[in-house]
Amino acid sequence: MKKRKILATSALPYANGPIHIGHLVEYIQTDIWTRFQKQRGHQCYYLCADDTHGTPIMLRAESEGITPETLIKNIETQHRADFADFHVKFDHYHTTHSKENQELSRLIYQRLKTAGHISTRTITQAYDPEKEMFLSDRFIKGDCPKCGAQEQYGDGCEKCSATYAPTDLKNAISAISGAKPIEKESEHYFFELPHFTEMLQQWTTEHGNLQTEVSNKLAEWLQGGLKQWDISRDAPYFGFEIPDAPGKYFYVWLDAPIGYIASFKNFCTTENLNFDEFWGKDATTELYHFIGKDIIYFHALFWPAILTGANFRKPSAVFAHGFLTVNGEKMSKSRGTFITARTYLEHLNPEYLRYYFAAKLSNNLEDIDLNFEDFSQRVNSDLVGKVVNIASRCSGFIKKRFEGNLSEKCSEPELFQTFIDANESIANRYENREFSKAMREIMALADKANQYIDEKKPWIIAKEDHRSQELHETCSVGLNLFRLLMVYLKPVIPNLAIQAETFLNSEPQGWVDHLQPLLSHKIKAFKPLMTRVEADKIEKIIEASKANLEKVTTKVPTKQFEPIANEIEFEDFAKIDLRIAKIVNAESVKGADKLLQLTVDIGDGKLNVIAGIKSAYSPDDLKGKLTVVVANLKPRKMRFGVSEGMVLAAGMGGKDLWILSPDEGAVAGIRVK
RNA sequence: GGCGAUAUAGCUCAGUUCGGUUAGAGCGCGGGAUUCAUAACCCCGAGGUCCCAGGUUCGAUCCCCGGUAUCGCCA
Repeated sequence: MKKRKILATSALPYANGPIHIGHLVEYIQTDIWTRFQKQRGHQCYYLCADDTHGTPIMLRAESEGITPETLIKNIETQHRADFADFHVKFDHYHTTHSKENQELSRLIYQRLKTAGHISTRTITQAYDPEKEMFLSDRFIKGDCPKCGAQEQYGDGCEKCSATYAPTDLKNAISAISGAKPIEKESEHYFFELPHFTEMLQQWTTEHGNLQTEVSNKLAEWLQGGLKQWDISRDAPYFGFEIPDAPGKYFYVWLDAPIGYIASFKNFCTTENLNFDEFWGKDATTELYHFIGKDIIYFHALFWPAILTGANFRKPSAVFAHGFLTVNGEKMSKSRGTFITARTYLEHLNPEYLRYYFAAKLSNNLEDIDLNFEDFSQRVNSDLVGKVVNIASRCSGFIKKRFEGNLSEKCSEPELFQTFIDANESIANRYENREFSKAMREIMALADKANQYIDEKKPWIIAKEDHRSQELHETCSVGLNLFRLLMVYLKPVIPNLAIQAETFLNSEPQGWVDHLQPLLSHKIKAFKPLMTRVEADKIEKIIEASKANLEKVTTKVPTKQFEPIANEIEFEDFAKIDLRIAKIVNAESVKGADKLLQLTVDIGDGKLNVIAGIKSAYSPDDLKGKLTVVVANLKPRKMRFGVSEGMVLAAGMGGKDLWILSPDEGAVAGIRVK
């Protein structure tokens, strides 16, 4: 097989927050793919870096009272630890806030400028006069011009999903200072994307560069005509200043992908690699970007255009994947399904998740769902019940009866060969990122191995002394099959694979196309390689994720009113029987400072209600008044008697308390719906 | 609003090259067998209006048209 030279990247995680399980889909996908390539003996490097620039980072550092440099340093440390603990093994991990990235960003900009691909133009933008900075759409809030929903961002409404310009927002305010934004002019730098229309038309339709769905989507965009891309931002901004343009910075999305190159360049300083062989205009090595489907635009249009304009190579392919949902819904902080990598790691084995993702990943853009029920069942039955069980059920005999030695000959060369022959198909699945299909094929082999053992029934043979050799051979075959399964699973569960190698006392295993079985070979004692997913651990993760949320929300500036409670069904509302009630009597409660005892007429009966409204009303104020009560509330015994309902009132307490009353015409007893 | 993707068993997903008899797998469930193995493994079974409605056709889960739901994109 020809040795390939491959560079693969995952999108650079943004340095304003922790890695969560949604991110991990991509890193695990890329990691599996690059581990597979390496196992096949190719020269393959997996590169990544933290994406560190932009307004959100600047503001977050400010709110924490630290410099952006300190913030991104801290986050980088966390990111690295999270990846390492999930066995995501980068060959190099760098940062976009680096010397290499600055140099490359400037170089690329200058090349683009010299070639006439940069233009300038004055634009008008929202500006926060208090904070003295321009506001991107994300940082302007106001009421949707269409449906009137409050607290919507400048680019679109989350309620009615209308899109509009930030200037259309009603009652717009700066999300940073709360000031009313003004309009202000500024000169911006633009990348002339339209110059590359023809190249992109070709590149996006060339076979293999993009998934078909992506290619179709881009064709739509291309048809609509490409626009200039605004690549500058005004100070204050955390990023790289544009050469010869004081006060102007590269937009974070310009220097972020350049971080791929910068990471490699920094890697070259320790690895003795030829930079141009991988990034030069005519490079014949392979370059792949794994990304989420949300950033296709940047990677499949801007990026190839910029690379072309600046005289670098284009990617061999861009591979986009879908998002992660949890239990069928978007990850949600309040449901506890917004799970960080760290929270997961504190409770569960990372290889469970790696396997589960592999079992669900395909090469298309469909979202994948992490269903906890399915997750436990899948991991338990596939990894523990099927694969690891093979080793477990064979190793006991080998140890007890044969002092840990495998048999001298392989009694099932054909079966063994079936397992070897599967390698090509499985390799194709990995190569094409059809991991779910690869897992199916591997598990079908595991079933076959278990069936084989069941047919041979070593536990029966073991009882007959003269059949010792048969027992020896059967269990040795079982372990050799197990060994092959672990080789095939190695890109997915590398740590378990290494443990298995240790147990089998064998060398680290590359891909197998003509491997010989282990014969007359001493193995080590079997220790359980993987335990089952415990259901209570999943609950703990969800609880811990909810707790994380509470920590976060306390930091958020307090809103004027308490947040709207969780959504309820109509049926929930319908359970509450609200009635118009006439207060026929009201008295102070002896010994209680805040309570009044009310007798209310609800038409066909009367209720005794003890209400905490004395601070705002005197008994005489209330007598004869109509109000609204909850008529079906379970009676509750209080120190001063039984309260059989509740009067509805609003307010902060003290004097600021108002009971509700109906408009004229309502009579006691009618239901409020 | 425009565009796209998806919709198949309780769950997660295949598949139906070109439309053709009884639409599959794994898990879960029920039954049996078994006890080497981490209550694992092995065998058998039940489970489906292939999202809905219309059309083309001798025949549609598949093709066409129109809906619905979910997800995404609109720089």
